[in-house]
Amino acid sequence: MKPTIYDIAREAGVSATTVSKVINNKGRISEKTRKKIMQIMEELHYQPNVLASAMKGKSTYTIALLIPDMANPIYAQYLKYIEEYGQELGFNIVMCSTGSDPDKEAKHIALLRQKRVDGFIIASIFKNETVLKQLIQEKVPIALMAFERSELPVASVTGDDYLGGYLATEHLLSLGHRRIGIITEEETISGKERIKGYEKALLNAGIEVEPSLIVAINDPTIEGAEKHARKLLDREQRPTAIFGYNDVLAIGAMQAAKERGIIIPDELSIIGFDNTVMCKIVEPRLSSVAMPIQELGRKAMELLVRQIEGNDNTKQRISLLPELVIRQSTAILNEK
Amino acid sequence: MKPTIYDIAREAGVSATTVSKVINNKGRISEKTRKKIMQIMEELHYQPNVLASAMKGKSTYTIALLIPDMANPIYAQYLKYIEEYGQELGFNIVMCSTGSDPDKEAKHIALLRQKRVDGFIIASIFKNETVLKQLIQEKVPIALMAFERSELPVASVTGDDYLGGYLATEHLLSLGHRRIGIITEEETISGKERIKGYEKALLNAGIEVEPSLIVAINDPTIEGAEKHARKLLDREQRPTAIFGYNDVLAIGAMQAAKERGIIIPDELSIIGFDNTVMCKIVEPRLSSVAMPIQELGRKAMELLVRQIEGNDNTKQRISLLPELVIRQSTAILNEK
DNA sequence: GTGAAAGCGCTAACAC
DNA sequence: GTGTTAGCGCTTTCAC
Repeated sequence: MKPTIYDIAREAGVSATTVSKVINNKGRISEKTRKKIMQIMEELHYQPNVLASAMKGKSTYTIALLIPDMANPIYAQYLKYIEEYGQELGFNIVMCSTGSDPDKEAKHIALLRQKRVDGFIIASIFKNETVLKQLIQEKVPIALMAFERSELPVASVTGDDYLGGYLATEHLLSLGHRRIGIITEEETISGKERIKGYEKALLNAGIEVEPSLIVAINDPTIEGAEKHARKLLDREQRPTAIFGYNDVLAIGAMQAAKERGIIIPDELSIIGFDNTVMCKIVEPRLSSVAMPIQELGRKAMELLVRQIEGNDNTKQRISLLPELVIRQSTAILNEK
Repeated sequence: MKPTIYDIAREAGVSATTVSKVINNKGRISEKTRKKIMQIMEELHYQPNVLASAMKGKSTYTIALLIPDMANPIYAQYLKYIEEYGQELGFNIVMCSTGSDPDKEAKHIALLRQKRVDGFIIASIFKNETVLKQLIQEKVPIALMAFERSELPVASVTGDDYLGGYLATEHLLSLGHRRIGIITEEETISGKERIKGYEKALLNAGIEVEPSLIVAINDPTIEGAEKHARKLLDREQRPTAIFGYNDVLAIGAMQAAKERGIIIPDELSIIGFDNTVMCKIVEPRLSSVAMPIQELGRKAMELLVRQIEGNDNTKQRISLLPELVIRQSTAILNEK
């Protein structure tokens, strides 16, 4: 069996308390006993049982990350950076896909709370308002990542979606585009923000917003986007540029265009969002709006850990600014 | 505070023991008390504390997944399917990137064992032989996924890499290619197997293996592959086809070829491995060897859970067969 | 059918 | 400086 704190105590000829104190650097211990205990712990390969100490109200050093769907590489990236930083800080990450389903959200949260995770990072979307409110009320550490709830007192780090939408649109406008389609994902806060940015940019350029150019889809896959992009492209007056809510959707639009024999960027400019690896491997390479993902992940962890450690109870809402990454999929409008 | 088993017991006018029995469906309980207890648990939103029951030797219903690096989409997929199936089975997944670093591997394992995870799924690579052996010796539930250790008694599910390498090479041979380069990842079991399959296919076709056409890289990124592919392509007698150890490396080779103005597939055929989403978005679309990832993930979970539940102590080694997915990146050799 | 008591491995008062 | 004691929330004999 694994040695317990008592085994160490017995070997060292002291009490369990003393050993505990050494482990946690608490109280006064003579250098001599401390050394001895340390040494014995080494010898016996003693590993404190995290469960037991968690039962005494200590941290489990485990946090949960809730994401909608691992299939989108952006979430894999979130996870990557969060886990990376978590390692530095000594936290493990338990990963949960919710499929954007409020019931699954609730189930996961309930289960993970039973397991006494220290807190939750919720990425991109969370539908179950009731559960979220309750979490906040019970002061469970939470950090929202890549979305926020302006009417709820909860820490969040977001990329500035409004600005992102604005920048992407402004870029297309500067290339001479006037009819700009946008394929977004239904029911996402960030989608709405990006649309607002898009609209504002059009407005600033003196262009009226044409609602039919805004397509919201509920199946945020390449195929889903392809299907809807086709409709946009088959319109009589087809858009000369398409702004995708994320790279996946933008690439779906690319596929649809290629299928129709429409040349990118000559006949159609396309811009994505998130600047995932995929941008660099499609042809032409996809222009995109880059959010500082790594920073986003680190800040989310930071906000969460601050709450867990309870040093500082001021919650923050951090907004990180996106940057435009121009590649080959956007070009000056070629009037026929 | 959250209600404990005692709160329920008090409300129901019974002892904690009885409540525990109801929760775990053990012993004899009258239908009447059972009903009553159930109802009260509902009312109080009682959630048993998993930590406490884990301390009594029960399962934590948490397993760890160790992968080398989240940046490769194939690992995101592993995670996706494992987590999906884990949800069905009631397990949470804690995700750990090891960066293929033996020290990190050891640290993670130690930490997670302190946290009493029920078992480990180790994907693709594990360098720390000592730790692995110890785990096996201590009968910690483990399932290897996408690699195996023929000399160790440990459950594993793999795609048949030898066959995969064989099929890919055979495909290229059938297209008339004779000088086939291969870019593989250093120090991976599956890499070695794929090379064996490659060599066997060449042998069967009566072609001598040319060692300089086999490039093993230690930086398994697009950029890393690009760099090494350039060398292959700059040879006097350059290969007419390249087989990538995985899609990432194959795409790196594609990039290098494009950079050199080499037309794929007319002047160079390329085939990848894993059949990730990326295959469908590069141009030309990448032929690849598809492993049944979802099945791989599910089987790994199955093997692990079987050990955890201890019903069946026979360990298995399962090999799933790959399939060739032919797309546009491979074509008949065009003799100049 | 049900409950009392002990204990999983640890920590936190509070003595000494 | 160090030890005694109690208890976190649960499960498990074993007795009734």
